[in-house]
Amino acid sequence: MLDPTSPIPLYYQLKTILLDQILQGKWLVGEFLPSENELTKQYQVSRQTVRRALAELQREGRISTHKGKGSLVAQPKLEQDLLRFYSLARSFSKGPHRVSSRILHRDRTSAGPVVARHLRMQATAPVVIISRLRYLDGEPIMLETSYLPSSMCPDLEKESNLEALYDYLEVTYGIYIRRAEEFLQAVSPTPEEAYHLKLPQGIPVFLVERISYTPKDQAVEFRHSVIRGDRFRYKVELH
Amino acid sequence: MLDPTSPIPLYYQLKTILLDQILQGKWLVGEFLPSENELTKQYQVSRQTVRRALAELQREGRISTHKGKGSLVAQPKLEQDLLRFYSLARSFSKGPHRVSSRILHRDRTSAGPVVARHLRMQATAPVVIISRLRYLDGEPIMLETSYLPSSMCPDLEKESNLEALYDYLEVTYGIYIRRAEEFLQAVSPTPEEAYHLKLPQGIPVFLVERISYTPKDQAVEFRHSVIRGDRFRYKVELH
DNA sequence: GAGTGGTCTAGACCACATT
DNA sequence: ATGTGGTCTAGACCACTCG
Repeated sequence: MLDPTSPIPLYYQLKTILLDQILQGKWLVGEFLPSENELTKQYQVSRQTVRRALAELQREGRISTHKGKGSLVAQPKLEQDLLRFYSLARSFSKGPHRVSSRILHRDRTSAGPVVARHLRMQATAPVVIISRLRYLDGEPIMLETSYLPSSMCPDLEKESNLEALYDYLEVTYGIYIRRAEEFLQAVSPTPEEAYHLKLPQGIPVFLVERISYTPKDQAVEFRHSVIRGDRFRYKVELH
Repeated sequence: MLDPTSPIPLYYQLKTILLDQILQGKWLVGEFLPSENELTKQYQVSRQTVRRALAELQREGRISTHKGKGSLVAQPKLEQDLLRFYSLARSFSKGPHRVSSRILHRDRTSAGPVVARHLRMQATAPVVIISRLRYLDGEPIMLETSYLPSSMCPDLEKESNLEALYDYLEVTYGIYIRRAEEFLQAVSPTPEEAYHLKLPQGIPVFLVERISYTPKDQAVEFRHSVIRGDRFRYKVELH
């Protein structure tokens, strides 16, 4: 329940509670949350406070509100993952794409200075490294290396089925990812990257670095991805 | 003043009025707006209504609010354009960057099939074309070409000071841009692009296509930008 | 007609900054 | 002490959706 004596505003407490419940699947995507009136009764706060909590969730894209109907859970954006890159060649083909991946490498070593800085941890602390080659319709398009603090996900390197890494983190370790930052560059691939992606000479690639955070803003994953630049494009919606 | 009989909410009317006054320089950057109490008296609305208007302006980065002091006009975000690209080399330098631009070309011609498709207009209808070379600290980093329907902004091609295009559209034509889509690719520059950006051989570039929309989802601008890929990076926040 | 979210008001208490 | 923005309440009316 809410704590009126806390220095944390009530609307923010409520927002956090609702978001946690959404992430834990109390209401699935497309299902309605309780109405504002019900929430005021349930949490014993005014309607404005409820509305402010809901407004923030809406602004962050977790719910959508509809006059006369109610508020419902929206499709999460983080799962777009691969989906943020759209195939240029196939952008107009109707059918769904066939996505697969192959693990190139799994290991557990010390973080090293670069990864440690991104994950805000000690350079000597252990991390799990997972390298994956991801395919779209059988064609290699993305070379991806993830680094996670071993302390947060012990024995992750022993798991072989990592198709849906974020789902696995949720189910196995109770790690939820609330937000992420991505940094894109346009660069020439290294010979190794060009080999794995079967890239002809002179084709540039996206270099995408992603850092994922928990609800408490703890860095969970540093991900380094290389994507073929000429055949795929990255879409961003600005509001 | 505000019109209580209008279907447009009071907070939105007030927000629009305040934004216009900011854009017209009634208060300069760093100057304080009237306090919330003064605004309630001046516009004869409740404090919550004033606060909602101010909250939207704050969320859009036009003002900043400070407890116990007041609300003041914020530094414009360089149209948010350049800001999405962060200099790698200078990312840790403290001082503000010096941004400038030079117009390479201005014209008014028919749209042609590609631009017409993006702007959802007739290929034979006229568009204004503006090519700009943009500099950061004196170094050319971005080559940008904008296409706008001439019907929406007549005589725009005759304007010479287009540093802040979006502000100019707002003040002169009353065109507000609510949202935009961007599509990124990583490609090799054309010889002309490499020349303007003074790019050494083999350096990839971002190709960014942006379509901007009004609140009524009418396409206002199609923009084609080329940015040096190795020295700048594009940041995306995922929620 | 009943329930929903959208807007608006009048008033209150708080933490913070300035005088 | 005064004024500022930040939070919160109780109540009201509206437009919309659905049965």
